Amino acid sequence: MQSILILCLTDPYSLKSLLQMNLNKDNTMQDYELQFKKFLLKRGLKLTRSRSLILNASFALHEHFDAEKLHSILKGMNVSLATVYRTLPLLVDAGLIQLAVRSDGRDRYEHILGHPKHAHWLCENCKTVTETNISSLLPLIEQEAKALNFTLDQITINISGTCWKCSNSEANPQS
Amino acid sequence: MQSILILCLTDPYSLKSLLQMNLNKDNTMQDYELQFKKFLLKRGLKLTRSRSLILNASFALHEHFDAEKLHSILKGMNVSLATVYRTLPLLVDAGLIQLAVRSDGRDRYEHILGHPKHAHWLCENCKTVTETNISSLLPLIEQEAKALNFTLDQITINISGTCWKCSNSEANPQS
DNA sequence: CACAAGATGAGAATGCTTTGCATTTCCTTG
DNA sequence: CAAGGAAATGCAAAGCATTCTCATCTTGTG
Ligand SMILES: [Mn+2]
Ligand SMILES: [Mn+2]
Ligand SMILES: [Zn+2]
Ligand SMILES: [Zn+2]
Repeated sequence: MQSILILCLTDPYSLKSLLQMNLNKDNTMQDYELQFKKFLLKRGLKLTRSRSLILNASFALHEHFDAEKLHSILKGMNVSLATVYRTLPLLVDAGLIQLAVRSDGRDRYEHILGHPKHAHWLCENCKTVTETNISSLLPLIEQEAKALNFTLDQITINISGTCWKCSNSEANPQS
Repeated sequence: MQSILILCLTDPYSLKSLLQMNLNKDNTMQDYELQFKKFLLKRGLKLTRSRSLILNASFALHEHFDAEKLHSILKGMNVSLATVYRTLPLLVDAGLIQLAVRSDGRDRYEHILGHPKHAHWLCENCKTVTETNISSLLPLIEQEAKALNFTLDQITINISGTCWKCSNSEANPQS
C-alpha cells in the first residue's frame, strides 16, 4: 500500500491514489480507463476491481515492468499473480500497453498512451535500457508495410550492444 | 540421419554431408567453422564433435530454428538437447547466429554469416514470418548509435500485425 | 434482490531452459 | 602412443515464468 502512494505522488498519469479512485463514475476516470472499458465492453468482458488496479498500476509506472512487478505493487490488495497474467494480454489487445523487451527470461511491458514510439538500446553489460525517438524510421517502415499490404500492429526496434559508460570503463578499468 | 542428407542437398552452405566432414583438416572447413574455432580458442574452449555438428546444422538450415529443431535434426548422432542449449549462446557470442524471434514461448535463431540484416514481419494470425531488407534503415540507426556512443552488436526490428493473406480472408471469410 | 455470465484466487501443472554430477572426450606432454 | 589435467557431455533432476483448473466470488441486468 505504501508503495502505491509513493508511485502516485511521483507519477504524471495517476495523480490521485489508486485506492481513492471511484470506478463507478466515468467522470473521474482517466483516458486509459475509458479506453479499456470500451474495449472490454466490445468483448463482453467486465471492468473489474482487479483489472482496474492492474491497469492503473501499469500507468502509474514510468518504466518497463513485468507481471511480478505489478503484482508486488498491488501486494496487500488481493490481486493474484494469475489475474495479472490474465490481464496483461487484454491490455495489449486494448492497445494500452505493449511488450517492450524480453530480458532475463521475463516479458517486460510498458504503457503506450502518451508514450511516443521509440527504440530500445539495451546494454548487454549493465542491462541499462535507453530509449530514443524513432520518428525518422517510422515513415520508411510504414511505406514498406504498405508495399507488403501488411496491417501494422506493433513495431519493436531493439538494439543490443555496449553503452557509452560500459565501453569506457572496459577500456579504462578504474579498479 | 535422412533429414540431414536432405538438408545438405538443399542447402547452400553445407554442400557435403555433415557426417563426412573432417574436423581435423582446416582446409575442409567452412568459413563459419573457422570463425567458431577462432572464437573458442580465444576463450580456451574446444571445438568438439557435438559443437561442430550443431554449428553445421545451424548453417544447413535456411530458416529460423530453435533448440528442439537442431536436436531433432541431429537425432541418432548422440547430441543431447542440453548440449544444444549450451552451444547456442556460444554461437551467438561468436557472432555466428542470433535470436531472430521469440514465438510460442520458444527462442528461435537464425545464422548470420551470409545473411544480410533484415526485419521480421510476424503475422499474429497465421504466425508467418516475412523478412525484408533494412538497408535504408541502417544508416539512420548507425548514426544514432554514434550519437549515443553506443557500440552496436545486434539490431532487432520485429514488426507484428496482420499479413496480406490474413487480412484478406478476414474481410472475405470463404468458409 | 435474484440470476447468469464472467472473473478470481490458490495452487497444480506445463514446458522451455538450466544445472549437477558422474563419465567421456580433448589436447598437450613426455 | 600412453598419461593426465582440463573441458565437455549425457542424463536426469531441477528452475522458473507462464498457463490452467476449478470451486468460489463479482458484476451488471432486469
Ligand atoms: Mn520503452
Ligand atoms: Mn530472419
Ligand atoms: Zn552499460
Ligand atoms: Zn497471416
